[in-house]
Amino acid sequence: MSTLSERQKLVLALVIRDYIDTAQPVGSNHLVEHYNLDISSATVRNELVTLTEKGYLRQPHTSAGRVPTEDGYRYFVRQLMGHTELPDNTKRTIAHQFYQVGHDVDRWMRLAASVLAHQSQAAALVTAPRAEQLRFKHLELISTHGRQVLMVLVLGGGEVRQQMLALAEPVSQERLSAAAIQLNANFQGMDLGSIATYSGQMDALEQDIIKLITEDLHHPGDILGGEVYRDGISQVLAEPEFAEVDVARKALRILEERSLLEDLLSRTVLTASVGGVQVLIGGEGTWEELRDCSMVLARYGAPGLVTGTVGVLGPIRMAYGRSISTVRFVAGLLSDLVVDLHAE
Amino acid sequence: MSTLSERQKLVLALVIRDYIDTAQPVGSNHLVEHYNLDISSATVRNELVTLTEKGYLRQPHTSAGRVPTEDGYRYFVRQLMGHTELPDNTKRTIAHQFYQVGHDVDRWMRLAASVLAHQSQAAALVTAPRAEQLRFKHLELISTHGRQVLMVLVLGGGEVRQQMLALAEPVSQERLSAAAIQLNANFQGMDLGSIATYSGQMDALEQDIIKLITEDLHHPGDILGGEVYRDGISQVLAEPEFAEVDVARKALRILEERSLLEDLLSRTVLTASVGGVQVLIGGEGTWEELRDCSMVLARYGAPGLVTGTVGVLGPIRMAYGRSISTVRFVAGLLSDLVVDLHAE
DNA sequence: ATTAGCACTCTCGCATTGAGAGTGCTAAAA
DNA sequence: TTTTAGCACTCTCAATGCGAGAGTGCTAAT
Repeated sequence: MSTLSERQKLVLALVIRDYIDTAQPVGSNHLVEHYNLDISSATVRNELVTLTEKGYLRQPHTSAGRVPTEDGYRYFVRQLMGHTELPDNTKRTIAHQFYQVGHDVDRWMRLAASVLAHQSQAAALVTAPRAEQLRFKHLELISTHGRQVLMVLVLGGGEVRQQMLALAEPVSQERLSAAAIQLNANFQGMDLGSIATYSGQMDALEQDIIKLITEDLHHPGDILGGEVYRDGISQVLAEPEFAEVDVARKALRILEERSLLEDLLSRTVLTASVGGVQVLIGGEGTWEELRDCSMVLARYGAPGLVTGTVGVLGPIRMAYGRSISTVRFVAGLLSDLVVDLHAE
Repeated sequence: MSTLSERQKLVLALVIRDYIDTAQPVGSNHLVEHYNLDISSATVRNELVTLTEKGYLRQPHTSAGRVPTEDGYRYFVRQLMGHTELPDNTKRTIAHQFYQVGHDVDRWMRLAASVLAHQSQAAALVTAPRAEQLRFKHLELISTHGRQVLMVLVLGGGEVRQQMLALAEPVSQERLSAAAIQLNANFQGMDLGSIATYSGQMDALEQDIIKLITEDLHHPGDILGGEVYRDGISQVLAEPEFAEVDVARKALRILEERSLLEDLLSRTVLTASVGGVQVLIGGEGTWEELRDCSMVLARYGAPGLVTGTVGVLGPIRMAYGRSISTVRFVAGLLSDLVVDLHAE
């Protein structure tokens, strides 16, 4: 039933590769001419018929060539494509760029999005690394004016959170510094979750601070760290499937709306292991918004410690080999960088 | 020559308003029927001829209605539109939303972009507030592992910059804290520029820190603070002028590429006063990328202290009244919020 | 199992046509 | 002098028809 002969696999792979390149339906004559097949076009036609019956190909109209179906792409990605890797010198060039920008997470993210967009020729998406385990590292309280206090909290991995705090009454900088020293001593290295249940002696000021830390800075469900980085959006619109504006708009909504992204990521890549690359082809029946798009996604970082997401979005007729190898490589690179930053 | 009779102004305004609403060329019959003009269509035609000769209108083809030229829009914005304001209850609703999110700059920016996009029905653009005068407020040095040190620098206005620093040899946290205390005492409230020329006694560690502060954290020419916030991109693609993908792609490139944005903003809105709203119609002969777009831009903040940019981008056939009043209002609101944050 | 041959179907590009919209002009009216 | 009715004119747009070309599926022969 679902097993294909070797020749059928070959024909299917050729059709899909050709269509990914040209965006034109592929006919039997075209195949034998361009790929030196030593079988006739009639034989190819017979194979095309069975591949069509099995649901891997379809015809836009009675007499056009064949076009892959979504199932066809899925079969291609899983069974036919094989494992692809970026060329070594490309890898080195990219890695070099990352090490050149130093330890600046913001620029890592921008660079990752840029590399993904250029290498995969699709729209890139990168979310900032997010510590899953929030380890208290250092607290600073700075009086600004009146009752306003700026709280700066440094977490494990160098993540910095800041928050304004309005106290009930003005407090001197000396008093704030003393509180910070005490809190730093008490909570050094602790998980933010366990700070909430801390039961030691505290006066009102310190309890206020603790409340602020645990309530406002601790959102375990919030998957898109702070920022979402995008690149290559205008580039991907050049693909012919986005000539229809409605298709383009639906695709852009996915990248633009945080709520959509959050839903999408929480139900896909979050359930996968780090290192694994997920491929969503044509919405997979679940995602109305990306009915006409495919995405290649991966988590990076260290599970349980700090993670983020990288991915690309393009038309269903996407160069999956390029995209998958690029996403896998960039995710690995970011994992190294981010884990390195967190190790101490 | 360039003076128009009152009736000509009326006709021009009606044509432009109608065209902005419908995106359809406007004919003489349509005008008299829909706007209760007590002159005949032949008279309107005569006025249309003179408005066309003066360069404010044009005909897509011999026998279509009239469409505004870029000069027509400019005349409309400057002379005919009058001063527009958002309705008071809309203003209150928006202001309320801002005060609800507390003192979180990141969320202010996201909200500003969202409000701009929804109110103006165009694509919104907001740059984070950037301190023009970088005042040293508080420095924290935290040993992470080995020779790696995380430096956290708090500036006036609560802006936090962080940077990793690799020392020549490992230094204890006690030594780092002592250095931080000394630097804090010396530089409290000083401008980052004048720290570079500080000539007091310093040992090697402290001089390293100073070098890092002044070299890596002080980029006076960098106009797009850190982040650029966008919203309403997929929404604005629904405008009929973006049905042509090439037009849409050129527009998106402006929003996407930092270098283009930087060039654009540095040569327009930076030369204007805060509070003034700038309107760029159809590239103004200078900007190839936005030949088919218009932008409404404004600076917010306090000049010399902290500023940022807000704006919208849409087709040349843009609802200028809505856009200008929205941009003006949001800029004012952000100015209040940001200046408030900086005052102390 | 493969292939040559062939009729068939469907799209695409091109030219033609007619309806409709809106104009500009002219001459008459105010 | 300004306004207006009347009208011929021009141009777009949608619909139609037609021929070429591409690619198929089927059949019969290898």
